[in-house]
Amino acid sequence: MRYSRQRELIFETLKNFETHPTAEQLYIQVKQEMPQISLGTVYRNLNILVEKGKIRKVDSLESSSVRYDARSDEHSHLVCTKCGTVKDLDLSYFYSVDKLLKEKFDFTVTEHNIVLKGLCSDCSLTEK
Amino acid sequence: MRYSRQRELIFETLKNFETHPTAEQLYIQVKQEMPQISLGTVYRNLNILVEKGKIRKVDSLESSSVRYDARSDEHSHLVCTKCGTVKDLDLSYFYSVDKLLKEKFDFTVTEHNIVLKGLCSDCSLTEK
DNA sequence: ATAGCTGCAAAATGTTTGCGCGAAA
DNA sequence: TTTCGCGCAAACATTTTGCAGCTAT
Repeated sequence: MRYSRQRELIFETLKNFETHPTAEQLYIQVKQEMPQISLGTVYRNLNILVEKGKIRKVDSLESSSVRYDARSDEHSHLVCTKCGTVKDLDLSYFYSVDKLLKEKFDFTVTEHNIVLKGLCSDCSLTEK
Repeated sequence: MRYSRQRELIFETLKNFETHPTAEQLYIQVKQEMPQISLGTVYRNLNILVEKGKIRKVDSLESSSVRYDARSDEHSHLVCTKCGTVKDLDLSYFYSVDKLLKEKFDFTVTEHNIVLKGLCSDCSLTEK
């Protein structure tokens, strides 16, 4: 990867954000410093930075589309990165964390969006 | 809300999915039973079902766009539903859960995508 | 010199919406 | 009969990509 003024500016600008901006928001900000920059360049560089592990996308299932679930009660998901299987996981596993957050930060959790990825038991067998 | 054959079929079809399909995947499946149905109807009804709490969207930050984060190490987020503040949360809080999943299901967690929503300490003061 | 990166614009993808017709209450 | 939901197509929003020229190495 070669140096580019645009990429550096995008990275620095993102670092200075308090929130987690969208590509568009970042573009608007970056444009103040470098008016001729294009939105395509912002997207291209964000993708490169994610690939190189310098930044991350904030979302759970890396999917361009929204996915739906007929289970209407709150629950979380276990995704196997090898076979792709998605298993439901009861929220009760996280209640101890909720309690800790209440005690420590006085933060009252009302909603969980949790996706844990890793290797399921079947796949860890065939791994070796 | 009035009854509709389309909505019922969409809901039933979603329930029969093992995975968490996209609107498009659902559309393809539903079309087998009801060839004249339109993709717009599928989207419309999924939105209605989410509103009514019959189904859920599987994702963390409800945003049409991807959001980026310059912190490249893994961490999770606490979002206050009242003031909108997003705080970073260290992953160490979840290690006990990881351990439990290993013991119970032999699932090895390698990646966490966690967003907890609720009320932050500042907002719970002004709540009363 | 030569990859790689840029700006631009077009295309691709995912989702929503206005309209006029048909179906549920 | 009066709404509400439908199918269709167009609009919209987000993201990717082909191209021709520029830039870091």
